[in-house]
Amino acid sequence: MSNEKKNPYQYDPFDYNPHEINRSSFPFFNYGTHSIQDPQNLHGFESDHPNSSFMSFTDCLHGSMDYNTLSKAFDMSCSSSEVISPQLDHENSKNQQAAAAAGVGDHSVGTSTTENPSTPNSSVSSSSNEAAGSHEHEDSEKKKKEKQPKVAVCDEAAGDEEDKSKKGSKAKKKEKRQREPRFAFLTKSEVDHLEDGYRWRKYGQKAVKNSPYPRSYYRCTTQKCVVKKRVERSFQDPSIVITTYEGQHNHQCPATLRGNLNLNAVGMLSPNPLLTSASLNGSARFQHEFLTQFLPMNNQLQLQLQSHHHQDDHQASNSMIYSNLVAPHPHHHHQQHQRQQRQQLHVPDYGLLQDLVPSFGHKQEP
DNA sequence: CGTATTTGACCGGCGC
DNA sequence: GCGCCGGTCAAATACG
Ligand SMILES: [Zn+2]
Repeated sequence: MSNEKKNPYQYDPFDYNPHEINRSSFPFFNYGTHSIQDPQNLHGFESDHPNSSFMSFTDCLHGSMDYNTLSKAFDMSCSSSEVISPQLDHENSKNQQAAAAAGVGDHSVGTSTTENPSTPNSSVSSSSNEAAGSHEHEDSEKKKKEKQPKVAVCDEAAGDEEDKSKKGSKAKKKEKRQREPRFAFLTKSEVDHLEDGYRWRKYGQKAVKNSPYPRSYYRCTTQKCVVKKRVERSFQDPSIVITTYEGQHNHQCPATLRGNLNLNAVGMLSPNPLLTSASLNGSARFQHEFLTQFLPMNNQLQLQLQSHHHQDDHQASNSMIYSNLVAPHPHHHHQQHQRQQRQQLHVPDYGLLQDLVPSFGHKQEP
């Protein structure tokens, strides 16, 4: 029977159609072409961060999955603090699904298969914010402010530890755990679990509909950290691994810490993770930059894309960048030695791609 | 022995 | 109300 269809889930970003992309450009590019109303914004971004003119998968993770930062960095008119609309997605499930079926859609993400032989891996990532709960029961703006990412994190963390009776019991269930925006990364890699510097505990695995590959669910092992991630292999391109992150870490990246690199990052010194997160607010980008340079990365190329959907304006803005990723330590003792070479993908149109991370001579692995 | 993973059961949301 | 489904829990197991 057919398959793709009743899954208007926001997950469809993964339904991307390689073919489409292969063609020449990413679907969303076309789609969001006009959406990128601030091309200069991008430029600004670049110039603003000469050092780290890119944002990598790991960066996002480490630096902080700050949606604000992300959105800012990526695109968005972002001038406003409420860049990311809390929700999107399923509202037009139909549209999306149709689009997905067609192979196009704001959600569609593609991997550029343009990687040359020398390019071991390339990946794409996309982020989607979704509100959780019941779709749209809230209007667009309004509490988006309240649910500030950082705040949310703190709040969530605290709440989590506080009670959380079990599921289904009773009491305060009014607050369904809203799921935070998710950032998906498509990475071309043979190994599924990409090392990102954090420790993850696997808590589930489910078969993916229409796909022979299962989806694994991971949770950050750091206490109080509710960040989750799921990993699955693309059905269309087995060589591509889709990693979706949800939430922001309220602590420093362990890998970075143990790095011999001296980090005076604020967060690092903070004995209290919570505090860190709090302070993150202000120094988020600082950290971001910082981490960016110290991330242990092997040589996987990664492309990141972000797409925002405005309910009101179903216009999606997307940007992408790519960076190096870390290859996990395979069970095999010897993994192909990775050489640090920065790869550059060519993006049509707005070529938001930036070269990432100068090669890193030493890599530290957890 | 402590911890991470495996894996089927379970839950809540949603479509019909 | 029922069944499908994605997501999560947690007991059992594997690992070191
Ligand atoms: Zn964490």
